[in-house]
Amino acid sequence: MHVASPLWNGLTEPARSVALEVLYHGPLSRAELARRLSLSAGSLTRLSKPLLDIGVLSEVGIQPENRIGRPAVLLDVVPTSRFFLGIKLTGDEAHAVLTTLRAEVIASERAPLDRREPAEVVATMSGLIGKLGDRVDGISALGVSLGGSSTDNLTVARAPYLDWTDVPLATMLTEATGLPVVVENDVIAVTEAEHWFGAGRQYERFAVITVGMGVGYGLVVHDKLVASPDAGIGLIGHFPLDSAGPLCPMGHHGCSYSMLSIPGIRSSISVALGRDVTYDECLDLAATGHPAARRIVDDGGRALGRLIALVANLTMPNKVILAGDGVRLAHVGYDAMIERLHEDRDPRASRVNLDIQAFDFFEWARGAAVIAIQNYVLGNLHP
Amino acid sequence: MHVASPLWNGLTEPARSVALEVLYHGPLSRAELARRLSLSAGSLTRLSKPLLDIGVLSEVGIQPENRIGRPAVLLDVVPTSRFFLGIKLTGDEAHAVLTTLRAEVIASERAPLDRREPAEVVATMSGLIGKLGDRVDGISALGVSLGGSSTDNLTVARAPYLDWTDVPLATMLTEATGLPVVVENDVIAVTEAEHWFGAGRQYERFAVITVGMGVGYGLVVHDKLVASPDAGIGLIGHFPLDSAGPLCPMGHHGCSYSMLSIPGIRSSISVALGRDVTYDECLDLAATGHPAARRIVDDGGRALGRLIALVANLTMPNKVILAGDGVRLAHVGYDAMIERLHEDRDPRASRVNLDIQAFDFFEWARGAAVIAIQNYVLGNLHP
DNA sequence: ATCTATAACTTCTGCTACGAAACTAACTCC
DNA sequence: GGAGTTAGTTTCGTAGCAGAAGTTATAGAT
Repeated sequence: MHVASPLWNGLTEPARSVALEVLYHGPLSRAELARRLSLSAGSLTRLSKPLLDIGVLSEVGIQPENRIGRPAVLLDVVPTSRFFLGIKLTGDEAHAVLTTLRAEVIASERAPLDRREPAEVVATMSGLIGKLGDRVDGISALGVSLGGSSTDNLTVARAPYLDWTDVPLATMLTEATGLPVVVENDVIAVTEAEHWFGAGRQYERFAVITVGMGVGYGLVVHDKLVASPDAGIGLIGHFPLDSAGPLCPMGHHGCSYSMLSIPGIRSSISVALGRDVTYDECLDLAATGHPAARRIVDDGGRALGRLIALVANLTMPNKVILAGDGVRLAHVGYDAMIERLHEDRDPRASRVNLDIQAFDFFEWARGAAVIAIQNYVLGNLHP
Repeated sequence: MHVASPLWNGLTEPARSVALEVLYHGPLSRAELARRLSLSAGSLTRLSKPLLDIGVLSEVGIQPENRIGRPAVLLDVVPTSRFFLGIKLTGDEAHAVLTTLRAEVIASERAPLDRREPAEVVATMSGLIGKLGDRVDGISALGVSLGGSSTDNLTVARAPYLDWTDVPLATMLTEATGLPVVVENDVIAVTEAEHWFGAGRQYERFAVITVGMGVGYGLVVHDKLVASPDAGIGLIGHFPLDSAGPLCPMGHHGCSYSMLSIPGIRSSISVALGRDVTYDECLDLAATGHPAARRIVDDGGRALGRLIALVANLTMPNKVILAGDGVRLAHVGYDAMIERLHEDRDPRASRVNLDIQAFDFFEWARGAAVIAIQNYVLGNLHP
């Protein structure tokens, strides 16, 4: 495993802010950067020069909308100047991606976790890291995400799916691979991916609701993630949404877990049908009009609509992003979801700008890579 | 009416940030300020000198916790160096306060609004402004708050209680009095008062729920108010809280208005008793054990508990502040409120830090004064 | 009492990074 | 081809910063 030499490390604060603005908001001309950062044109010449010299930025052509005057030369980060790895751990698999500085996925791999002992998981991850890392010249950082929480981005405080408590995962992985490593909650990682490189890019306030094995929630306000000790524990995992809904394993009636999660939907429909069905079967049945499945998926859609309305009413987001491997519920139960969303929303309030993401399982891993990218470019890594 | 000459206007950005930090966080020594603002000790000597000279700051004594070394001299703003007025308009009254730069109330007045025509209301307000303004040397700015919304802090876009649409209130008042005027939604004003000078001072994230003629909601995240076009229209005014609750005038069952507001509680109890009762009577009856009143107030308490839990779950605040002239509901219905709050909250989540404010009606007006103070010290006023 | 350690605060100096202004460059429109 | 317009460069003066050295004021040890 080749560890890349740092490139963004010697940057002064203003130089870093120029590089970040470009990373963040795509190709920009010097003149535009000067306006955005409230700097003079002269300062921008000065600041961009060394960034071009060391290869962080490059000139990528001319502004297409050719108005009058000298054409603007666009600057962009060189996405392939740095490479990052992201790994998402579930209870039984590790999903890994190799990405550029812009979080574009170059390659992906997955491996089963036969045993959950930290040392064994680290060994499996090292294998993935080796395989993906050998494809490029050097890796700048590794991000790991999982269902659970980490207070310092190094230690896994709690990971229920792996039965881990206080595992120094980052240290173990750094020892095994030599890479700088950051650990983060998976929903936060997906939220940051949307924030920096996804549907949340142009919004200074948005919410992410993930539907999958559980229900997760991430919030960005004033262009910054709302970080709270409670953020990692899934505060809305058992949110009351329908007092007539089915019982969840923790004893709530109609909570978000029982109404929306993959296990919740599967268990409701399996009970109704008297046999075990997969999640996709559930939604296929509902889509083709099977009465019980239709009813359960519509109830789920309504519960999701209410959840979205609650989030929209209380956090006033510019956008609400639905993501996660169970997001198909929002498609099949769309009409019911939208109906309830409108019912629970003040008619004078602005329309909820809803974005249902097509979700590939490696998106979770890409989120982990984004955490690595963020820590790298913000200068938080000191390997 | 004497208009005070500007004092904070010629300040450079770093000097302003020093003055703001002191206004914000009470008396501070130069050394402490240097640490907080990431400046050198030398810079702080330089920056504080002119602020002391022009009378914005003054030395107010020695740090009480005397450790070893030279004692620190505390700097504080001179609260009486500037005076501000705040006026809250309801549908039938104007409440006005005179405050210092620290938003301490010096005097208050109120006047009935016999007619709602903007010109007449402005005349009534001018009378209050004259009475209060003559008590001190000069007024720096006037803030006006009301139930309704203003997009530019000058024009009242909509004020249902006054039947106003697009009234250029600030301009009219400036013409009448010569003062710089800012207009703001009343709940936002109260939230900013808590943010700068109240229970929210030390928290970078908190929520305010006001209970009164309606139910209002303000949110501060990352030490900044969450401002949205939707913020002024009372998004949670008709929030679904209890599907078995009474009907509100807009046709919702058990929404926050019907369950929590003063008119909602009064109407429920009046119907149950077959006679018209005041709000205080309602709560007295409940407190002394009248069965119907007790039941209705407990239902209100439970609805409030659910609302607090929803806010806490979705915005993860460090503190939730209850305020407003109907806040007594939280006292009389306290047990029911807390019970439901815990039910709707994940057991692993941190305890909700709840603050029930003693609410005097002039608090609404003080909020308006705080909006004036903010605009003044942030340099947004150019009279 | 006197000395030492510590910390707040002041004064001075040199440097950095900024904006302003004058300039060059590249293009459009007439 | 000139006028107008905008992008980007170069140069220069300077505001405001940190850092160092010095001063002041205290507690605690000797």
